Amino acid sequence: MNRLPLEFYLQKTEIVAQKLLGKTLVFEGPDGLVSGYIVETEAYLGFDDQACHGARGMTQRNKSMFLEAGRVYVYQIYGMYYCLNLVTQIAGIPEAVLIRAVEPLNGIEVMKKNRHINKEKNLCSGPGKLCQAFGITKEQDGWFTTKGMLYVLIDGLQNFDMVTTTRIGITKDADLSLRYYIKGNQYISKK
DNA sequence: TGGCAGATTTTA
DNA sequence: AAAATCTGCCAA
Repeated sequence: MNRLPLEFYLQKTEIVAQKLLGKTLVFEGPDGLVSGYIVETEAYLGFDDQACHGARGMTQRNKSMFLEAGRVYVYQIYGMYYCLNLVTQIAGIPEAVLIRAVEPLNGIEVMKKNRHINKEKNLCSGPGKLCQAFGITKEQDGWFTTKGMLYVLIDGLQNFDMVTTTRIGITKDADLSLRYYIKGNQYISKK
């Protein structure tokens, strides 16, 4: 069970977002271990990307984005949900990969309980959904993925095709193609 | 199956 | 006022 090493997250952020597809996201939470294969990601590219939270400088909310690669950036959105990002690049450069969807693997009963639903395809098919299913909140903001209880394993799905599209739910720099997902996968958020 | 309104709260 | 979202409701 090998974790992705620090060097993985220091690659170009678009490359990190692409290479995270298929890898296994794991959270050893209070209700036990939950995990799943990452099937959809988006890249957010620092000061020049107007959709990136860090583009206009550091704030209380986005400060974890400015930490070094391999950290976790969790923020609350629309007052109700949380979104999970993995920070890339050296400290001071606010780039990260948003984890948008996961194919459930372990802890499916915990996910169903957290989400109050039974349909497996609807458990983690969106950034807010997967945080709710995994039990990820602001408490995990700033955590290391290279150590600790929230991490990504090298192991996972292989031999799939990737699709690239524009990002979801943004208005600024909406024309950039920085969303990536596994072709044909049934657990992504949107076609 | 797809589009739309409403929930809800932090942030700038 | 807007936001890196989700759900339920409605129509076709």
